[in-house]
This record gives sequence, structure tokens and C-alpha cells, in this order.
Amino acid sequence: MADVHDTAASRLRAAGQRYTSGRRAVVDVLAGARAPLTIPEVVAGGRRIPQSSAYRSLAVLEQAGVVRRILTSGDFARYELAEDLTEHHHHLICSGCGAVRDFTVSTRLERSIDEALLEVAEQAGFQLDHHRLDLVGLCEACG
Amino acid sequence: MADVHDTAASRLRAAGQRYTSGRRAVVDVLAGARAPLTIPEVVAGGRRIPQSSAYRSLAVLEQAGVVRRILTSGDFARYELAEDLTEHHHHLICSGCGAVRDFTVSTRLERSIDEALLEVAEQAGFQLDHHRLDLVGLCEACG
DNA sequence: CTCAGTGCAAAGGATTTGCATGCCG
DNA sequence: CGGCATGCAAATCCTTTGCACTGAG
Repeated sequence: MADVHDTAASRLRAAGQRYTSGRRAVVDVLAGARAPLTIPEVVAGGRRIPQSSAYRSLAVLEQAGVVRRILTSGDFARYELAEDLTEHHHHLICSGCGAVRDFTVSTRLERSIDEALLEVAEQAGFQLDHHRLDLVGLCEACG
Repeated sequence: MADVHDTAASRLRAAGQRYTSGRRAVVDVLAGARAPLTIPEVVAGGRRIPQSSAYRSLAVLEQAGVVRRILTSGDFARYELAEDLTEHHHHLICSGCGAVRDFTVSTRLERSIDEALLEVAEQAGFQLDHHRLDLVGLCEACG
């Protein structure tokens, strides 16, 4: 956990930004969650995080590579810690209620995907950064 | 192409909707594109498609399963024909300029992914609808 | 004639931004 | 002290909606 904050601090520094208490509070909330959080959830999860500051902090943290923004079909965007601060994973997305849950797949499959995508990227002249593999369906409650 | 319209018509009918000329115009524009289009692109691509009608038509078409809405990091949502009207594919997304391009991977990899996700879905009590595999990176222009 | 679909203009709502203040360096 | 970060409130802008009109059945 301290590790997360250390990494966050150094990445922000590298981006010419400070790791202030407000930004730290946002990271704390995200680190304590098991799934990506919406802005209202981040705001509600911290003791004193005004909405506009949450938006601004998350924008800065995203640019610095500390958090990642993910888009679902819900009204709000969601944020989670960058993958190298947690571990590579994917999302189960309920198309009914918009709930999101994390999951992982086998290393072998990951490797196959990465190999295939690397080739695709090369052919297309793309510089591959990462891939996104999401599962879309209905959760137990909505099914 | 006529096939696309036939399918669209029957799906709309099944959803209790009509396949009007306005909706047909939207489908025409999407069918003529090689990548998902933003609303402004749809509006600009058709001869006479008011913005609000484009939004409304696309919402109806999405509910009927004729088109799919996809979210990128750009300002606008993008729409494409449903996969069974084209073919299963994925997206290269440029994190620099937001451009999106289609690509496919081998059938073998698709099968592996589907098998793995089916298992994940089962364990999580999810009813699997489909998966999304996107490649995120920088396009030639932005790289 | 009736009702769904359409177009325009206005409203809605997540996100961004201007500006004054507080705080870190 | 100087400049970035913060909070509040107001502005932005994609998207949705109200309402009157048109067209298909």
C-alpha cells in the first residue's frame, strides 16, 4: 500500500506534479476498492473530496499513469489504479445495471492475445500500449 | 447490402418499430463505413439527418440490435452495425487522436477467448453476451 | 383519423473551467 | 514570497426531451 503511494508520488513528480493530500486521498479510495469506481463513489468514499477536485485529481493522476479511466455504458466514467500498481485484469460488465467486476484469465491466454495483438499493431503501424478484454453480459441480479 | 436492410427491417419490426427512411439513412451511412462513426460523422455522412433524429434513430436501432454503441475516450460515442450484420471484429484505438479502426484475429484465438470467458462468466454467475477485445496504442500519425 | 416518427429548439446532466483563497516549497 | 492546488459556482457541450407537424396505415 505504501508502495502504491511511493509509486504514485514518483510518477507525479516525473510528470511535474505534486502528490498532495487531496490526490493521495483519491488514490486511497481507489486502492481500497475491488472494482473500478465512479466519480460519485470516489467522492463518497473519501472523507472530504469535493467533486471538482475529484475530477481534477483523477485527470492529473491519469496523465501521470497512476490511474486509468474506463468507460462503461453507465452515466459515469469509472477509474481504477493503473495495472502495474495492481495486476493485469479484465472486467465483467453487466449491461443491465452497469456493475463492474474484475477477473483474470490464464497467463497462457494472455500471452496468446498479446502475441496476436502485437502482430496486428505492427501491420497497422500502431504502437501497442495495452489491450482491453471485457466480458459483457447480465449479472445474477439482472439475469 | 439489401441483406442488411432486410435484417434491420425485421429486427425493428420484432421490436415493434418501423424501418423508416430516416432510420434507413442512418444504417446506410454506417454500412458504408469501415470503422465505427461518431454522431457528427453520421450526421455529415447522410444527406439530411438532423442531429436529434440521428440520436433517436440510433437509440432505436441499438435497442433493436441493429447497431452497437461503443465508447471511446473521445468526446462522442461511436456507432457501428451489429456484429452479425458484418463480422466479429475488434478495434484499434489511438489514445492520441481517438481514431478507431477495425481488425480481426484468428478464429483459433477467438475460440480460446470465448472458452475462457464462458468459464469465467459461469463462475461469476454472469450470463455471457459477448466480449470486447480492443487494442489501445498510438497510430502512425500520433506515434 | 390516429399514432408513430421527425425536426427544431430548449433542457438535462456529467464534466470542465474561472477565479479567489490556501498551502507547499 | 511565488506558484501550484483547491473549492465553490458558473459555464460547457454531448445527449436527451417537449412540443407541434408530417406521413403511413
